[in-house]
Amino acid sequence: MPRSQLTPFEHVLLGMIFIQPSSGYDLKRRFATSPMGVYQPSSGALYPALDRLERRGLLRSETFRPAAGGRPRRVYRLTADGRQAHLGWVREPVQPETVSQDLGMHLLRFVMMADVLPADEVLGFLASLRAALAGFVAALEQVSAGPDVAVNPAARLAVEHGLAVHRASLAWTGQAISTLARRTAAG
Amino acid sequence: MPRSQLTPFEHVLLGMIFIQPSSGYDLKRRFATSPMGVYQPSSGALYPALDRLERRGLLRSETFRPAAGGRPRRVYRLTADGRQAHLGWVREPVQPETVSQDLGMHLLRFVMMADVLPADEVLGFLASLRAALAGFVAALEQVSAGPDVAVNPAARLAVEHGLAVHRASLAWTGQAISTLARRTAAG
DNA sequence: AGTATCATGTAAGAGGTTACATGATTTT
DNA sequence: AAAATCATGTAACCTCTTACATGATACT
Repeated sequence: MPRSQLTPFEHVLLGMIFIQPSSGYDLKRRFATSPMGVYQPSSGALYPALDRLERRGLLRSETFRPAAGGRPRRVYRLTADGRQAHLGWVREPVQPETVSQDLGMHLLRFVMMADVLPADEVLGFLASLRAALAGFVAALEQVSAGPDVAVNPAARLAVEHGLAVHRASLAWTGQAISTLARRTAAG
Repeated sequence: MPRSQLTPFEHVLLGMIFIQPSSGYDLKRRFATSPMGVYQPSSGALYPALDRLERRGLLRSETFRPAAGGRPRRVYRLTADGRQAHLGWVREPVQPETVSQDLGMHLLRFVMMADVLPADEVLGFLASLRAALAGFVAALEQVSAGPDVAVNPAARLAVEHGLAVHRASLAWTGQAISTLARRTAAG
């Protein structure tokens, strides 16, 4: 019996294949050429993950034999259950307690969301992300004003780094919301 | 034969024990109470890691039996090799190609550096971090101006998020440098 | 002739998580 | 009397990385 939750990596694969049916090699190339390729999955991570998703019934694969020799390509696409799982994932609410840790994943979800959800749901997501980030910044300000950090100047500076980057994220949510709202009103 | 490199987690443990000799439980508590406890190592990660570091000869442990019952505590401290390994770690140069991925680890190194390196080395580290971040921001600006991102508005916004947070990090390095330089001149 | 690219996959080993085991002391 | 805290550790399971295997075609 497989574990009940998908790993973040599996969710990302599902999202990429949702947007466009792909072979393992296609996915590798798309990871490699994505802006500032942050994560380069190895074959030993990628192919077994696709296997697990197929055994779970979220993906279905079809093998294409090339006309002139070479290895056949196995192209994956989502099943109905797979589409449901992906929709459930992009719709997961932002947990305020873990915004900071999950921020990268939230950004990925945001990028994929645009292809599968209506604009008002995307705006709702951004609003909840903004609220969670505002809470996190407020909590960090408490830490920064508290006594724990007063002694060690390097620790104080590190907390200020956290404040600076999360304030930037928070400001970005505001910009993103008005950009999308304008675009929605216009389109 | 153990692998040649320590894991980031092992380096962090080494640094924490360098600053203060500790038992596994002490370390757990310090992770738990650190500002906005980001990472909570499990027993199954912590105790085997301490074991590995001891077998490698970087830590030495001593067992203290409490006066009134209870389980004995095993307190670790660094060996001479351990101190050397820790110094080597905090002195590792910033790789410009991976600044973005390693940023969290660089911040941790910065916090621990203050206890073991003279101020001018810490300032040198911050200067190289600043240079690497400036390069990363410039590269992201290229991506942002390029054609890849023009089509998908969500992808464009995600790139702008990356720009915003890395510009904040970059600005922080400047502040940190002047704060520490002033403190050094004064003290 | 040799190397790079296309394309999928497996084997070994490492390290992490969850859950459990143990047992005394302190708190409720 | 029950539960939480102190304190260390192990077992099962999972996923990842590294490295290798395979074999055809295209390039230099």
